[in-house]
Amino acid sequence: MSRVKEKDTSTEERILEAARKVFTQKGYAATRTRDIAEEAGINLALLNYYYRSKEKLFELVMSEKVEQLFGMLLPVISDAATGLQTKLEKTAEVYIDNLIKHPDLPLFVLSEIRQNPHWISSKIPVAAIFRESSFVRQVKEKRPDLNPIHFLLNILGMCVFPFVTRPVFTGAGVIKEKDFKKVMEERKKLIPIWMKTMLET
Amino acid sequence: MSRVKEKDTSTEERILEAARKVFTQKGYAATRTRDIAEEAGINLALLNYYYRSKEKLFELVMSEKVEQLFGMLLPVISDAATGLQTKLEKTAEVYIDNLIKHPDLPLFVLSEIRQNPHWISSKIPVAAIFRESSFVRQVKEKRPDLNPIHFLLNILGMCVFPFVTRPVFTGAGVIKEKDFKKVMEERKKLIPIWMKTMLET
DNA sequence: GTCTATAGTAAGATAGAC
DNA sequence: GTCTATCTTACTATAGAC
Repeated sequence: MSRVKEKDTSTEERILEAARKVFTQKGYAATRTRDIAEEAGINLALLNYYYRSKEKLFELVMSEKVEQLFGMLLPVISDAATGLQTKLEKTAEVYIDNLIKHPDLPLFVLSEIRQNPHWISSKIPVAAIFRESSFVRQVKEKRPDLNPIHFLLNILGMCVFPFVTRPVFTGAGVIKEKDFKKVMEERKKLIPIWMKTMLET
Repeated sequence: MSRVKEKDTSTEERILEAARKVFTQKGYAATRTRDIAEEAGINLALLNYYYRSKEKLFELVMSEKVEQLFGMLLPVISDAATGLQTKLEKTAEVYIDNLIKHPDLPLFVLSEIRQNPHWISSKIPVAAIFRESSFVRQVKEKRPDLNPIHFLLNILGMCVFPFVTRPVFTGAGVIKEKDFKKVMEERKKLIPIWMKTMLET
């Protein structure tokens, strides 16, 4: 089925793939449909032929990305079969591995949600899943004195924040682009250890 | 000098203040000069009369905000007169107090820098200041085995990340808007304690 | 300094040929 | 399905009256 030529993907898919790239890099407001068409190597009119409008195309991409970002976390913290320490290890591993491949993802999703909070409230019942997760139960057991949200903020902050600030720190020369991946690989091991000590302090 | 009327501020300043508000809320690409004019309660033409163009006005605001965000951190970590633990306490205090007042600041600056890294590279010599800071020296003393950048990422992640994700977590109902400030006040005390244990693990 | 009116342009979307 | 050409709108910026 797939030709040896360069394009074994359909035009429709090529446009969507281009949209993923341009939207996540520049955000909704700053991208022009012409950018996407060019990136996809097709004409502007085809974009509207397949996806009707810029907004409709964006909604497809945004839904995917929200799903992707929260889809990493929720199964891990909800898994009743694992202990707390395993959850912390898995969370660090999943986020760091995935964000090394998709470094623009968090800043993109966070920026767009800020301007349109409906994206989060309507999509996934994050609040309910979190509150009823075994993660919350397990944290409460260990630290009944503290709001469990602190530990969610801590692990996500330590894993995700470096990706959000990467353009800043590499741009400023605080971290070299080459070293960034190495630092994050180190963190994958360190964060669960640090989290453990925090839970005991 | 100041009239009892509502405007003891000049038109020029009112426009700038409106620009601060709109730009930081919506980002450069999504704000229209008409939004700023309306927010300032003046006519569109006056914006160009005082500030020449949208871009020039933006540059003023952006410079301020970059300065503001890094200006909180750099003096604290560079202060040769304080110990490491004091630096951690001060950092948490300064960031959390200031970001409670300006919650949009970090996401705004991070988003705009992503799309225009020149903003960071040209402004402040962050890398040099960081490398030569007494913070780095003190961390290296305690933990010669680890890259000091880890601890900068940790404290900033724990302090700043909650503000970056606030729209997500409040939008999703994970944290109630009312509780957010309380949680951050708790963190102001907890983060230095947690950081201390991390440095010893 | 401040306004109204408008010029100029850029961007999203569509018509219609092939 | 894919293209070129064009319509329409929305936005930045300016000209000119007061």
